[in-house]
Amino acid sequence: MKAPTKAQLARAGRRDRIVDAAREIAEVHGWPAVTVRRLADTIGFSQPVLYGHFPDGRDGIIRAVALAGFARLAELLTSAGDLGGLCAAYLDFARSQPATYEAMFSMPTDLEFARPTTPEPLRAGFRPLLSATGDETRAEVLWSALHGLADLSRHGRLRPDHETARVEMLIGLLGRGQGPRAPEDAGHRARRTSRPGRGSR
Amino acid sequence: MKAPTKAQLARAGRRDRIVDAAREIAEVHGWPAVTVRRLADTIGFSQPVLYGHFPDGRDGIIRAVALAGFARLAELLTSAGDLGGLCAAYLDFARSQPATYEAMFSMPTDLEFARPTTPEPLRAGFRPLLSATGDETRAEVLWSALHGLADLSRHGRLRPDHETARVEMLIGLLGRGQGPRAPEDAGHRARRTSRPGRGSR
DNA sequence: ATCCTGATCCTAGCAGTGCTAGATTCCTAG
DNA sequence: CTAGGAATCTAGCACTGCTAGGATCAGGAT
Repeated sequence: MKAPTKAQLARAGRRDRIVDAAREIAEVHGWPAVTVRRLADTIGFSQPVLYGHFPDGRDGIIRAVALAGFARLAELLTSAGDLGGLCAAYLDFARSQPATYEAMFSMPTDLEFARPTTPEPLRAGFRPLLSATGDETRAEVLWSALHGLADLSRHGRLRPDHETARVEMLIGLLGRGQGPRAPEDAGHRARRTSRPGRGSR
Repeated sequence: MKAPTKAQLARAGRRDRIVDAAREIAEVHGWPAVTVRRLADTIGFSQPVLYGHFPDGRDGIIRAVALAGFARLAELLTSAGDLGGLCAAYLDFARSQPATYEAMFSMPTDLEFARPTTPEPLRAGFRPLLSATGDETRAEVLWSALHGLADLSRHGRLRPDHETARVEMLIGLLGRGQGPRAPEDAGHRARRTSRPGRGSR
């Protein structure tokens, strides 16, 4: 069982072709245009073949695109540098591959974070955010802001110019005090809601 | 043409019934369950009647739900009080009516902001954010963060506990310096990208 | 070389979708 | 009471995701 047989290789390659075709069609024509029949025609097989690769059907294919997107985003964020580079890389990813981003964040209800079952690419994607902010809550707020900027901008809800102004403001807000900076720096820091270190994401 | 005829009243009432039914079904069973046939059965008419009210069909109905949602959200935010109350009201709306929120922010690509054609409810919804932050860019960043928190939380991408910690951190970041707080307070504030006052949203 | 076995693939079809043309019914104005 | 017009329904199209069943092909054993 060491060497993968030729059939297995062909099968894996075909799986990749399905995912690639789905992503490309989605990026060009939108997700509603990604139908099982069209995918089947694209790869030159009939529809049931797709269900051999993805028992969950269309949803499974979308999820595969989303997972690949998380892996790619994790790469980009890991080698993005400081906070500014990280924000730029994130927003650039969302802007250049809107359909992939949509699959990752708007389409499937499963694919959850902060659970024992969270897939590794999702964990890897969050890690750079964590190391850029230090605190886990801080990282979640940063991520929320970035996602909000990307999502609202994608739907034309923010002034198209002023993009850089918004990002600079966000960096200015989060980049200053590199320390933990508790939720409120007023006085009463009685209960701490979580163990800060050793995030189990 | 002053007094609305009985037929016109019935027509308007039926339109509301369609929108309400769509929202209720969506909140209970999700948007995929909102089909034109089911809506027709719910209001006791055949499908073509729905197209008499919404020429754009299902998309038009979803858009109507979204628009009503924006109107409701604008009410809530207007009477929410300070920044903390505003954040709480926003997130509470998104959490208690997830399908409506989804229609408002994830489903229709039109319904744009910051355009001459932007409908009034959308403008009204943004106004409290503007008056709570003072600056327009600041308001957009706040809105992005709130939307990100709501959207990621809705998909289970944030730690379910720690919700209040995230909100408190956000308030702490944006609530401090009530002044304009330029994008970067370094040195070079050469060109200003917009007229600060009199936002035309 | 022949046969068998198991995997692989395709054809055909089901139930359900959004949407619409044409016939029909109902209400209202005269 | 009747003609005209608006409102409604029936029936159907083209499409969707998905699947059961038969055909086809590969590889190994005899």
